[in-house]
Amino acid sequence: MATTEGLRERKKRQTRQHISDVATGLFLERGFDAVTIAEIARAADVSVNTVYNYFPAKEDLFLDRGEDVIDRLSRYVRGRRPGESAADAVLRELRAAVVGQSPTVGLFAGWADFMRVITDAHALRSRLWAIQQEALADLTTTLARETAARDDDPVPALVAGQLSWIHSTLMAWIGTEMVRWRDIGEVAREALGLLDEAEELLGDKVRAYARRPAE
Amino acid sequence: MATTEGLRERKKRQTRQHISDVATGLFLERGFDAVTIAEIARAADVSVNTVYNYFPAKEDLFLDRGEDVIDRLSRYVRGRRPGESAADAVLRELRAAVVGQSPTVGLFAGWADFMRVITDAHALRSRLWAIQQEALADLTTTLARETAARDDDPVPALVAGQLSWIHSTLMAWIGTEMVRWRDIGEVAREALGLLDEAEELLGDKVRAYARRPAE
DNA sequence: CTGAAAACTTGGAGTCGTTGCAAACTTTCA
DNA sequence: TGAAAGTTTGCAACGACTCCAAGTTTTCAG
Repeated sequence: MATTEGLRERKKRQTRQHISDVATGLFLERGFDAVTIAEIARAADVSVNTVYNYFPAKEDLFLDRGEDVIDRLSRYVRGRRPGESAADAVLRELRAAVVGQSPTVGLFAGWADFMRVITDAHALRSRLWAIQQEALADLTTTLARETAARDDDPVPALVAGQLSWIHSTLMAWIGTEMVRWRDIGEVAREALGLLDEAEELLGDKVRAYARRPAE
Repeated sequence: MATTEGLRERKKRQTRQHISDVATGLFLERGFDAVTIAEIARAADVSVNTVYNYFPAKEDLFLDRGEDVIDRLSRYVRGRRPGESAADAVLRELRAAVVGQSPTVGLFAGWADFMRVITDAHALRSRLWAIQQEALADLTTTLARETAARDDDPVPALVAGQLSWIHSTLMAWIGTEMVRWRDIGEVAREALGLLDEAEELLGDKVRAYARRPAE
C-alpha cells in the first residue's frame, strides 16, 4: 500500500521537506530572527504563499516533529511493565534513551547548534513551552484513564506535573551542557546522575502511582 | 522625599497608567487580538509611538506587574521562619493567600474575565510562561544562595522546579475553577485541599530542603 | 484520450505589530 | 530667560501573516 501513492502526494511531501530543509539550514547559519520568510521562499524556489501553505507559522519551519515529543511520556506510561509504576516506566525509558545517546533527548553532536537557535529566538522558546504544555495535558488524561480516576480527582494532573517536570528538566539540563560542546559520553553519564537525584526527590506516592499489577 | 516629584515624573506615571487602563478595558471588552494598538492609542488620546514608549510590546499592556510574581517564591523562601524549610514557607504563604482570598493567587471576582482574555490569546499565554520561567530561575539562584550550594549542584534547580510547580499548579487550578464562575469561598476551600494533595506528593528531601535552624 | 473537477501555486494588495528617525513640543534648571 | 534634556508625534519602513483572484498541475470519470 505504500506504493500506492499518487504523484501529487509525493510532490507535496518533497516540497514540504525541501522547504523545511532550506529553512533549517538558513536558521542554523544565521539565527531564527535574521532569516525572513521571503528569503526562505526565494532560497527554496517557491512563493511565500507556498511556504505558508505548508507551515502555519515561521516557528513550524524549525520545530516540526513536535507531535512526537507531545505523547512520548504518555507512550512510556502506557507501555509500563507489570510491577512498574508510571514513574518507574518514565525513568527507565529516559535512562535507556540517555544510555543509548538517543537524539530524542538531545544527545547528538548537532544538538548544540539547534539549542542555540532556539534559545536565541523568543518565538521558538514559547513554541517549545506550548509543546510542553500539550505534553502535560496529554499525560494527565493518560494517567487519569490508566488509573480510572474520577473527573474531579486532581492527582493525575499533579503526578503528570511531576513526571513532565523530570522530562523537561532533563532536556533542559542536557541542552545547556551540550551548548558548552562537552563530550557526549560525559554529558550522558552526568545526565544519569541527574536522573538519580530527581528520582530521589520524588515522593513515595508519586513513585508508586499507577503501578501495574505484577503478572 | 515623596513630595519631591517633578511635574515630569508625575505626568509620566499618569500617562502610563492611563494607557494601561484604557488598554485593559478594551481587552476585557473585546479580547486581546481584536484590539489593535492603533485603537488603544486613539482611545487613550496619544500616538502609537507613545504607547510603545511605555510598553515594549502589546502583551505588556495587559500583563504589567509581572515582576511581582517573578520573585514572590524567592521572597517566601527568604522569609522562612526558624525551623521551616523552603517548602514549608512556600506552602504556608500560599495557604495564607488562599485563606485570605488574596488577588495574588487569583481569588477575586474579576479574575475569571482576566483568565479568559489570557487563555484566548496565544501571545499572552506565552508571556505568562516566560514569567514563570523567570520565577523559576530566580528561585533557583535564591535556593542556591540560601543553601550555599556548589555551582554544579543540580539540587537547587530541582527543588526550585518542585516549588514552582506547586505555585503554578495552584494558580492554574484556581484559574480554571474561577472561569466557571464558582463561589470564591468554595474555590478557596478546595484549593486548600489541592495544596494538601500536592504537599503529600512531595518527597521528604524536598520537604526538608533549606531548613532554617530552629532558634 | 480528453476535458472538466480538484488541488496546488502564485502575485498582489492589505492588516498589524514593531522599529527608527527627525521635527516639534514641554519641562527643567542654571 | 534661554539652552539642555526629556517627551510626543508623524512618517516611512520592515516583516509576519491573511485574503483573494488568477493561473497551473494532477486526477479521474466517461
